[in-house]
Amino acid sequence: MAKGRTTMADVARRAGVSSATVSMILSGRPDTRFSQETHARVHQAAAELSYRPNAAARALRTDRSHALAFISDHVATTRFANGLIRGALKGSARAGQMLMVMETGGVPEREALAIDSALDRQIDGIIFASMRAREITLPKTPPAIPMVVLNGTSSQCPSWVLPDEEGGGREAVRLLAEAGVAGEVALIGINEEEERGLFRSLPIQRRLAGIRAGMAERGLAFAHEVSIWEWEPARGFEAVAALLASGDRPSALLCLNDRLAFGAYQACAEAGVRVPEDLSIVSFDNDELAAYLRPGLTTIALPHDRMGELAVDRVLAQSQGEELVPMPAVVRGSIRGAG
Amino acid sequence: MAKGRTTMADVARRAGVSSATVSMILSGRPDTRFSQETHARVHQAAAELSYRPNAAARALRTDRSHALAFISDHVATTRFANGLIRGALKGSARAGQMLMVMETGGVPEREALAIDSALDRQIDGIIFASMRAREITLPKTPPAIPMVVLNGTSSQCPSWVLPDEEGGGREAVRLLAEAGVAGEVALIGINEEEERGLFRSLPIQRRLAGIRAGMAERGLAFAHEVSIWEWEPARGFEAVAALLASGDRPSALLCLNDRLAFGAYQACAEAGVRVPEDLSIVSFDNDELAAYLRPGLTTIALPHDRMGELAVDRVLAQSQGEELVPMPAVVRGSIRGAG
DNA sequence: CCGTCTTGCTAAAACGATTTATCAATTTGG
DNA sequence: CCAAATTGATAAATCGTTTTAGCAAGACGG
Repeated sequence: MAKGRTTMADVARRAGVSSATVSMILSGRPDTRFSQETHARVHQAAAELSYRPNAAARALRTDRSHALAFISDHVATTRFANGLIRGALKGSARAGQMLMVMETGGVPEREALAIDSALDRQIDGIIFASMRAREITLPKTPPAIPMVVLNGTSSQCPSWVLPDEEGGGREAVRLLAEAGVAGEVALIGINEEEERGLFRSLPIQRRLAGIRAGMAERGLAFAHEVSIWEWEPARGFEAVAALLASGDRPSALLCLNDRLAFGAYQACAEAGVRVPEDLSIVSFDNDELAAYLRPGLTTIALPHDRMGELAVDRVLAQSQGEELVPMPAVVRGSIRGAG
Repeated sequence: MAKGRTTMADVARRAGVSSATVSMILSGRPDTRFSQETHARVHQAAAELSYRPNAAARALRTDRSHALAFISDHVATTRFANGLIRGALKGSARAGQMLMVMETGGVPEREALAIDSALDRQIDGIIFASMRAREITLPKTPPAIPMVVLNGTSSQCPSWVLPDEEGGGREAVRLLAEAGVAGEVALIGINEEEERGLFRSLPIQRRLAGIRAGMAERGLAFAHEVSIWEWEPARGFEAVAALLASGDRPSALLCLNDRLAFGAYQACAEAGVRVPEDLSIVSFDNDELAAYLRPGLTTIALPHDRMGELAVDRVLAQSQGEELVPMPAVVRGSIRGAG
């Protein structure tokens, strides 16, 4: 007793039963028949000794670890990572699971290594997360273990969790239309190759498809379509500055992400264009930025928390197929007449 | 062989030796004396069967798991979390350790629970991370396991990793002084109570101490000191807008974090004040924002990646005492004459 | 009164590694 | 030539659970 933790044998001794009895009672097996009194004695002994089971022994015996692996390409580079991780953390806490986080940098060898070391540890399931939604190529033969791809797709894994980009695209159009500013809209950030699926970013393709469908349903067309390859503030600034200087000013901007919108705000500030009086802006992602801008940026949010949670649920339930998570509109002050 | 993974016994059988031999050779024990030939046979057999040791069995026997617990109060709320996690991930990968991430919300019961479940799993060490630097109260008696407090302090744990806020404060003053704009500086965001240590945020106290020391060493004094409780863009905007309207305009702003500086940029834009021609700005944190602003914001960076890495190193080395990680200046365009 | 059921519990064999004690064959030393 | 040391390896115990097979005692049925 002086040395080491209290073990199940200690509990058994104190309760005056065998350790098999302790094991069965504490793990709450359904079809056993111990007396009420034995139940009570065991529970009391365990409590008195503040017994905690040894996870390694249990994992060795049962081949399950009550832990999930969260393997991602980049925790670092994107500000979205913690949404996904936070959601996964919440989901796994609720399911009584631990989360082992690994990062691969997207390098195939490291991905294989991560999966191997997950398997070494009798992991109960793997969440393979991509920080930038993309088609994921899993290493060699997928192991015989529940798996889900989070924020990406993969032909080797039958279960995906993705944002409902198409719905989100429609939603953005709806916001503009209902505010009555859909007449003169500039679409900022399209990319020909992307749209045709050449770069296999399925989500972005769907986002655009939703936007175009929404416009078409309302019989609307864009006044401008500005192509931008790199969705960063500086590019958004340049594009919108040029647009505002052109004389043919739009009454609304539909930016394909918040960073472009941020650049647009800067261009407006320098050109003396007021948001939303002169120009309404809506975009996508609900980046942390969006709340800081003046006026607050109305944006269609990426539901990363929810996605992380669902990934855990699905990997534990071994669900198959694609799960689309709705992208809620976060209405702030950047659309005239709304918010 | 058809059922389950290949085990050490399989390797032993194929190499024609005992499993004790396999264990000792594969784990590279130093003082054993097996023939070269046996070494080769064992390694070859292991490779041919692509043997991987069962982590649970090993943990059960050795009481070590080759895994660290990263227990934090909030992964969510702050954008700094992934810097710390990323660093810890990098450090643990290098040390051949896994990282189990847990989140407690700062709730004492959940903190205790997290520590308990870490101990259940024969964790090799605990990194207790605070997302907002603060004094951490660890649950009850600290367990007999290596521990380090990351981005916080604790009287119950002898090892801390903190940013060198005092050096950072000095550095900010140096940048302004060398640009020759230190004469008319407004300090944005002080807080009386904080500075006197009433809210036990040691780092912020030190940041201010460094700033004041830097000014004093140069025989300088602030032209304005604006007190702000909540360091958010909206508050920075209000404060700086008022300052610019006052007629007694400073030539430089020393903002206590990037979000305040962001608010300051907005106030400048509305007041027609140009950065850095009319007003130089420097701040702290190197938030993602800082790179997006026009001109880029010069800021003293919080070295979260490095801190996360060091935390791992220290917990494995069982180092004691306080480690101060330098805060590097990231020079962009917001100070006149520099960058 | 004897066989069969049910009740309440336990003995002992896994799980797959590590580690201690030991052993048989050589080599070495005196 | 014999005792002691060295070399190269192994048998078996151990870590702390879970789980299968089964045991003893009383209840029940006919």
